[in-house]
Amino acid sequence: MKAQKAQRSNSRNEALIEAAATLFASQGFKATSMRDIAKAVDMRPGSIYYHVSSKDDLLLAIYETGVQQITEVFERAIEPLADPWERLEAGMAALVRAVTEESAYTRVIFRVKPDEVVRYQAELVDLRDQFEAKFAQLIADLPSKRWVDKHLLRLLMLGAGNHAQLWFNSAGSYSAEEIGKQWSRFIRESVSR
Amino acid sequence: MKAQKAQRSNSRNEALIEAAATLFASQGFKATSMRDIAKAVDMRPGSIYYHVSSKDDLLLAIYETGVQQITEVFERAIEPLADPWERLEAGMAALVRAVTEESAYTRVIFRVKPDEVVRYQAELVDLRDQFEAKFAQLIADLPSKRWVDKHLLRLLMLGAGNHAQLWFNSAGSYSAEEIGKQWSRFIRESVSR
DNA sequence: CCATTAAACAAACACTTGTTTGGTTAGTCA
DNA sequence: TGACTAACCAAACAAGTGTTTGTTTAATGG
Repeated sequence: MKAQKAQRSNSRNEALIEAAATLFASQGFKATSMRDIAKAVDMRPGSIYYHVSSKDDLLLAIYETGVQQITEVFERAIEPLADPWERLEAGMAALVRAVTEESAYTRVIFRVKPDEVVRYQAELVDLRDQFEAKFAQLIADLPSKRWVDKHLLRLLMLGAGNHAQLWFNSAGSYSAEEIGKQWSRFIRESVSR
Repeated sequence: MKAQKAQRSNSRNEALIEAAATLFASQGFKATSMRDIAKAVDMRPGSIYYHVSSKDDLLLAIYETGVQQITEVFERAIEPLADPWERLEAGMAALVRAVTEESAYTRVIFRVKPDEVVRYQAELVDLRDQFEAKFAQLIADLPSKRWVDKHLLRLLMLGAGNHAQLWFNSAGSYSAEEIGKQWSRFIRESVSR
């Protein structure tokens, strides 16, 4: 049966990409060598190239599932809510989770900057933009006073979320939900119409 | 005269470190090789080691003057102002400037993360903290409602500023001052007591 | 049972990395 | 002038990089 062969192949293949994602997320792209990845899946370095055609392509694949995951997680978090401000709270919490703990794939997106892989820079930026468009919509839906620049508001919130990777400690004193709640409240009364 | 010798030496030495700072700021630390730096100052790679004892030490030196510069710039921006909210505006503007355009030295601090140089990780973190303490004081001085968590407020503003390096375009539609003003206003009415 | 093939391996390749070594040059100072 | 030395260079070093090559293993399907 083809399914069986494919399944065996897939399991190794997924383990490989998963390991790469974990390493990219925790050490960065340039600091992770193909030998590091090989060691993590108990393979010889050359064998990786049976599954994947280059280190750059490996990152691209990880980015793709990463964006898919964060988009799903994000939408699932805000979808059941109607009030724009509750949606912002939940969206920010989901963002912080994706940046810090959700999965290795989502974390890679915020850790590895597109300009680290010149060859796929445009593709990686496009993938990022896919998610950021969803985030922008969340901001756009906020009923705001006339003086509010939505573009700068988006960059404030997105930047803060992005930065969480440097200080967030999931065992620490704040949960992603608490952060989302406070951050939303910080701007609500000023911004809201 | 010793002064002349020292001066000649210093000018080359400063040009070297300046070039390294420029490259680190624009390409990152790992992506910049000693040969890149040598080429920028029209030297042979080995000659760099007459002036500096390792690539890591080079970064440490740049970090030190970077922190010194941003601290000065930051203090000079807020010092003449008395009102805490005006100080926040000016401080945020100074932060955005330091992250994006002030000097190569200040930009390196926000571009190169301490964990990229394991050997000096602790030192680099300490240097960062020197500035972040000043920033924390700015936030601490804000008269705020009782529910406001100053720690999370600091991380919101600092993270947003940090992130500006990815999108800020000094020839673009926003000035650092406009950004500082809007971002402060976004939180003022909500947070202020 | 045997041809086929997915999946791995050992070994090397070509190149880049940070750094060291030993020698050269050109000013400085007594 | 001649010793001294700051400042550089050419060349190499050892280690690490992503990747390719030819070969082996082991499971599958006819």
